[in-house]
Amino acid sequence: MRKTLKDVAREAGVSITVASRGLGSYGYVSRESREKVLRAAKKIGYQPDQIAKSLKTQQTYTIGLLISDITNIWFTTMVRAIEDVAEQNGYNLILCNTDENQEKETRYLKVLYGKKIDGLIIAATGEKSPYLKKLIRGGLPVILIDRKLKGFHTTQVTVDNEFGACEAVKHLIDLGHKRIGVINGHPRTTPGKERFEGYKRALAENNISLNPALVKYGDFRIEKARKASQELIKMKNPPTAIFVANNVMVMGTYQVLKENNVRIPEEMAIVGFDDPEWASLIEPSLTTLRQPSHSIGTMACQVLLQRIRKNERKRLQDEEIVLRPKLIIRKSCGAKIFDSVSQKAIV
Amino acid sequence: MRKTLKDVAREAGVSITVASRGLGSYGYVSRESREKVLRAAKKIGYQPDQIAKSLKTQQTYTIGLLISDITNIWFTTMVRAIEDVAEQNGYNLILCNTDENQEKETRYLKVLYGKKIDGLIIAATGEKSPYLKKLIRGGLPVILIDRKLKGFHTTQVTVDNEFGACEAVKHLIDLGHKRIGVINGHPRTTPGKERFEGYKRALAENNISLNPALVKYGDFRIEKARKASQELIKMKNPPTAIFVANNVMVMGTYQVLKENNVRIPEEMAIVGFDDPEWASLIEPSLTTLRQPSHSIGTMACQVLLQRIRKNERKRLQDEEIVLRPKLIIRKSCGAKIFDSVSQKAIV
DNA sequence: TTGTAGGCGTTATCAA
DNA sequence: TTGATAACGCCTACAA
Repeated sequence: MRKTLKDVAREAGVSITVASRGLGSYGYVSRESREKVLRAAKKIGYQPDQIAKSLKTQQTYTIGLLISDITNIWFTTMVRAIEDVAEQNGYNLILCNTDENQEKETRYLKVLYGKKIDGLIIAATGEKSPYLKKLIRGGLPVILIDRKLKGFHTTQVTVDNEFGACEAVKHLIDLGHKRIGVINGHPRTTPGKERFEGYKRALAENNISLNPALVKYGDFRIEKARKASQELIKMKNPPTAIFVANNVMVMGTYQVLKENNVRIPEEMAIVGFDDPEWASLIEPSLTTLRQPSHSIGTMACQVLLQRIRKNERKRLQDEEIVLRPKLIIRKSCGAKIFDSVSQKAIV
Repeated sequence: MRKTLKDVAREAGVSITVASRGLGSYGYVSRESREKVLRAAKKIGYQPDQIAKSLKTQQTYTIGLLISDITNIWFTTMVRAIEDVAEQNGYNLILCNTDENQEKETRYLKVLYGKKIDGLIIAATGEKSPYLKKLIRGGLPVILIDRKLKGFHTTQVTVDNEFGACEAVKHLIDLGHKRIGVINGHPRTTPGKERFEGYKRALAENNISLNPALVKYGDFRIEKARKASQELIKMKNPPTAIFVANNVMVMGTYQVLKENNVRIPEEMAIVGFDDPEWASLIEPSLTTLRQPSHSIGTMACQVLLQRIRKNERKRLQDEEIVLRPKLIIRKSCGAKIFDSVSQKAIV
């Protein structure tokens, strides 16, 4: 049977009030009473009922976490960082996969509202999320990660996607490529949109005109990326290089190219996005943009906790934290790699 | 301001009781009242307070999920499956990383008990977990995944690790290897223990004596695996093959071998455990044991929900669901791979 | 069919 | 310094 405060009080021979005070940190209790209470609580193995506590205090010490796919190492690394910060501060995480599905997202938001989460970290699926907006307006501390949202007055922790994509494509152009394809994520999301902008900008700055036939959408998932890759290599005049906009799609593209005996980078150069541990292990090793996923998670959670704590209902201005991804040059683009000491080309 | 039942009742012009009944499924309400209530609720945007509801009903529709590392694709795939089943049934997941740390595990268990989770799915860190035992005795539905626990009378969904490890090592022996190293996980966990048993059995059945110098522990993490790999290749008489007991450690081993220009499989054959998407993309592609991680997650959650629902306090007998991993032969062991049609060796 | 009222386990006010 | 007692928002037995 579950022990309650009443049991502790009886065991300690004091009133419920004193028992509550003895265990908590508020109000007056004599040292003597406190010790009695503590001893009694330990003796009977009392664990406070947080549900009851939450009903009274309106705090749950729970943070909602909405991401699109827990199977993607990019999200996973952030989740890990978030969890670490949350745990250190006595908060727990309710994890939800939105699957890039807006309805699912809304359904989850309602559930989380019902569960009275203290704060929310979300990689939002789209721009229109009236319910999310309502939550923010209602005063729920919300941090947007990975995806930006226009007109939502809250903190956003993201990566400079346009910069990253532009770096990626410029790298290809520097290596002599002119027909450059792109397998992008969902265009509804800002990473999708911004990475496409970066791609366009790199082309424009180098006077290469945009060829719509070379632009594919992969939804950030493997199946669509496979399909897109197949389409690209089957073109009568295929690209000589592809910018693939996240780690999951890189796997799909590599699979398809290998299955079709298209040599990387000789016949097709590849730049990716994200830098998981296996990126240097695949053949050829992947040239890619490394995103500071761990930092994003850490910062997002820290800012969230800060906001939960001060809980000033002051109207928040937009606050944007934007981190830069970094180009990691390996072999999938055929760039010469120089030994840092001898300056001789290793590859 | 948050709306309550009282607001709905006022809006609909009925009592709180009727409002509650109209929204829920209990008791009598006239069709007319129900409609009024429903309309009123929608109009004012009422979302029930699950905390209050939980206090009364003692149900939270929340499942605790304890795993050691959310960054490991093996766990992640299970989590994904669990989340899918949970979501379909109206349950949410509280995610906790134990980091293979028993104290952290116990701390989390206490928190989850306080939060009154309806059930728990856990990849336990060790054999002794008095608190977990207490929870099970107290009637909390618990499913053990990945790791078995002796003397805990509940359902366990695991993989036949000994079988898998034995398959892996036998494959190496079949290819002529005699000095076979192993980089194992934490020996406190059953996967660690059982995979080692499988390793030993394969050697024994082939009259190869166990050489303790070839047995390393990598804790299922990358750093320790790197260290173990370094030690193995630096031996005066190094092994010709290594069985690496999970996907994360495979990455560490590959890194070290590549850094030291040890050719796989010519100078060192590798068999792994787990079959992530990148396993076929790394160079050389990985021969490994594929575990049905998605099925484990699905089954674990289904069984848990079933148990939550019937909630018979009947003493549970141990129930073990054991799935078999499957050897996927690729190139990291140097096995000849035959074309399924021509029967000619491809490699 | 509807409404009143008590209680779930806490916290916190206020009087003793 | 302590202890009744009234919330928190919901469910539900019981009376009307």
